[in-house]
Amino acid sequence: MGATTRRSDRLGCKSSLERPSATDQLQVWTGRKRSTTALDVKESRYMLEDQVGYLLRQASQRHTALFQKIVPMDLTPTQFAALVKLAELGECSQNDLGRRTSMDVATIKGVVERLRAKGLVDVRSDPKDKRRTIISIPAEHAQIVPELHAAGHTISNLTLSPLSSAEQKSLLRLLKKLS
Amino acid sequence: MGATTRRSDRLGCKSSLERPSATDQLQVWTGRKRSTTALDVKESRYMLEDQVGYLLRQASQRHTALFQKIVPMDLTPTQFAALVKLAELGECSQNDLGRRTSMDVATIKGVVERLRAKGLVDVRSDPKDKRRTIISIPAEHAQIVPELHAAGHTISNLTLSPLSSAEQKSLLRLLKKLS
DNA sequence: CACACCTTGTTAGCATACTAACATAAATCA
DNA sequence: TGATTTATGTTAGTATGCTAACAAGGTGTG
Repeated sequence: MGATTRRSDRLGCKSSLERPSATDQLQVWTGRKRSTTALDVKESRYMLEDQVGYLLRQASQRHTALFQKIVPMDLTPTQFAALVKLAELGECSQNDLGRRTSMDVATIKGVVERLRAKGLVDVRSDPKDKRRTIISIPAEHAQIVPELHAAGHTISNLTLSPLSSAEQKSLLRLLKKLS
Repeated sequence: MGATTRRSDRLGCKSSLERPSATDQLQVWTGRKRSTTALDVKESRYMLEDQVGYLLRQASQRHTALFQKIVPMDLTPTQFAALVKLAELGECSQNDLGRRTSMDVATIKGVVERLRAKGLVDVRSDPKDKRRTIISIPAEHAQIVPELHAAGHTISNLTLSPLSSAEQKSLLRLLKKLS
């Protein structure tokens, strides 16, 4: 967290403190003062809509919106992920389930608690390791998993539908490479 | 996030596969024990790690983690987006700012309130339209915007660093096409 | 065996992100 | 003009997603 201030010296922008109003320092960032090369413009221009973080956030929002319309039983994307992974594993500890679905311990606790409240998971303590909480899908709800898989495929296809088949493959490959 | 996977966890889950009742059906869905045709497998197989929603969530998490390490003044990604967009616009209404940064009215209210608490934005009511709240960056903080741009570039580059230059361009293009 | 360390889980607190219900002000149209 | 509709903003409630501090159960090493 202390790493935040060490980079401010690397830009000459600090010297332009004499900026009066909020609107006219746009010209400073966009490279006003000297014979501006294309490189300068590229470095100083910052378009929020072109940044990977912003685009990821937008794409996630769109996906979540599609998700809520299609998924059965009012499951959220994370609840869905936990259930699907749990079905794949048979059963596992709460922390492990979180690890395998990219949720930290605090998040997975809440997700498991809400799934338990819906009766979609069983929660019991591990007799062999008293620290552990073992999560599993009760037998009477095992049949929902194929439904989840089907809905999941539909949601993924819908989310990716603006892209061609080749583009879809490409996007998935690049996203995997990113993590 | 859960950076390391301990083998004790894997073993713990696998070894406790000496099936209580719930695990019997698992073999149906995962198709382990019978003469499953290729079509069956393809239809029933659902790999969480291959789904676009899951990959988007993971990528967003990685980006956010990088963001927090680099961005100045403890800004969150959404606070950062609001500030940068506000600098671009000069000033605008609270709802409009939310619209232009992909935040709904409830979210942008909280973001603006926290930025106001830090003194990074001014909030005043519009005399010409009494419904509106006008947000702007105070003159004494105008110089932070170039720093934000520089940090933003650093964060984007770092986030995209697992990809080649061509792959980076491709990913941004595909993500834009998705929204 | 004792002790340090590691892992698991809980709790509290903060920040998005969304919905729904509500109040007020502005715009539109009959 | 008056009534309806639309736009802006607020509040309450729920669900991730993260940090930090804490407790308690295992592990490993000297």
